[in-house]
Amino acid sequence: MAEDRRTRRSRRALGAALVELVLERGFTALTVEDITERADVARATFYAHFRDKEDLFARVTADLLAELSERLVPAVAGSAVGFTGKPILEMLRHAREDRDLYRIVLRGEGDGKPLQMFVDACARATAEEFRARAERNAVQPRIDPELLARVWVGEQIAVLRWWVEQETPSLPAEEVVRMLLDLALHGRYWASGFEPPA
Amino acid sequence: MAEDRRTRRSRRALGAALVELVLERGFTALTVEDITERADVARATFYAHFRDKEDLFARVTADLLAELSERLVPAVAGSAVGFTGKPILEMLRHAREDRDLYRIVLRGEGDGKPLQMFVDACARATAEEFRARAERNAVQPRIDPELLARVWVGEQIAVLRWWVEQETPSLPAEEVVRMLLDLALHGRYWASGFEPPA
DNA sequence: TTGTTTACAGACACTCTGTTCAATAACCGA
DNA sequence: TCGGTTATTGAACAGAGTGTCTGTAAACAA
Repeated sequence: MAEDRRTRRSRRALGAALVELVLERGFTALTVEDITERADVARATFYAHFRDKEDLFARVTADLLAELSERLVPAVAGSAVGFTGKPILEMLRHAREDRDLYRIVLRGEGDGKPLQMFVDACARATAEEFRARAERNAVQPRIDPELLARVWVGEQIAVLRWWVEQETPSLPAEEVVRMLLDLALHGRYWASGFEPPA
Repeated sequence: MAEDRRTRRSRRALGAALVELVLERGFTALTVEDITERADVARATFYAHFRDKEDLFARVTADLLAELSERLVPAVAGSAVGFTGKPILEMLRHAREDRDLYRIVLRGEGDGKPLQMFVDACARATAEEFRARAERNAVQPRIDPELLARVWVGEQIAVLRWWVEQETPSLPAEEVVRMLLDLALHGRYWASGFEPPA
């Protein structure tokens, strides 16, 4: 007996209703009753499962991030050698499957805490990786690893957000990754088609 | 007669109280009474000036962004030739003077709308600039200008956020800008101290 | 089928909201 | 300094939403 079918039904309905409504009206504008009504569930039932609407939101996003983390493990493991595009590619694919939720999270909906924490965690991990890699290979980073890490993840999050917000995705995920790799490799002047200044 | 001294006092006090309290407890947790109490102003007075707390927040941030835009004009005007670091430098300086408010905005506090809109506006303008520049000089962008624009502003916002969130700024603004310019010029492999893969 | 668990509807006190009002105080210009 | 104007104040108000707690009905697992 893993879980009562009724509780699964209720929880799923509430989660789905939340996602729908946040996209329609934004998180703060929502009422618990709005959610239960959309989910076709009694208000009392809501409180049997969640403390309040931020609790529901937190669980929904936590589930998503847990799922993402899991899918990211193999991608990150193989990228210790350099800038493969594997992690970001995996994120784009994940986002394609759960576009609505990704939109919500990346908009910073619901006070934006889950997003911020995820970004900060990524940045810290990336900075640490940069430092370790430099140490291991006895090279001197030419700019602050902390700064470089922020640039790195800031770029990816920005691209991800832009990508999921498009109604008709202008570029397939694989194409985006290719461009990002080219960009990392050749730099911004190359990408824009210009020669760097003397 | 520009403005009654009393209204100025009240408005300023309420704005300052909001900023303090958002930093302490976060926007959503705040009550109008919390704000008026901290500002030492009657609750009725609050409603004489603002529709609700999001209205107050919107005005405070709008003022900040207006101020920023004004300071950005000369910096942007001179940067039509390439990637000078002037705009981001001006933002860092501005942020240094108004660190608290910058923190709040960059955290996406208050549903994050002002930040998102600012970012989107910057991205659109940047993409347009890329396109126009390529057209003017008859060069072919090697990656989607839209994507490049997102990378560009996403990076700057991320760095800005990281910078204002530090308690003891590890790097002076001018140093940060220098690093960003180097990064744009030489690419990420150079910055991390590695040679790019064959 | 049976005992257990969940969903349900309604009621409850509570907090916060946004508005109104008359009395008081501060302001500005003359 | 004065007098008219305008803002602030505290209090009261209805209304919306919250979170909790009932007893009853329904769905569940075994």
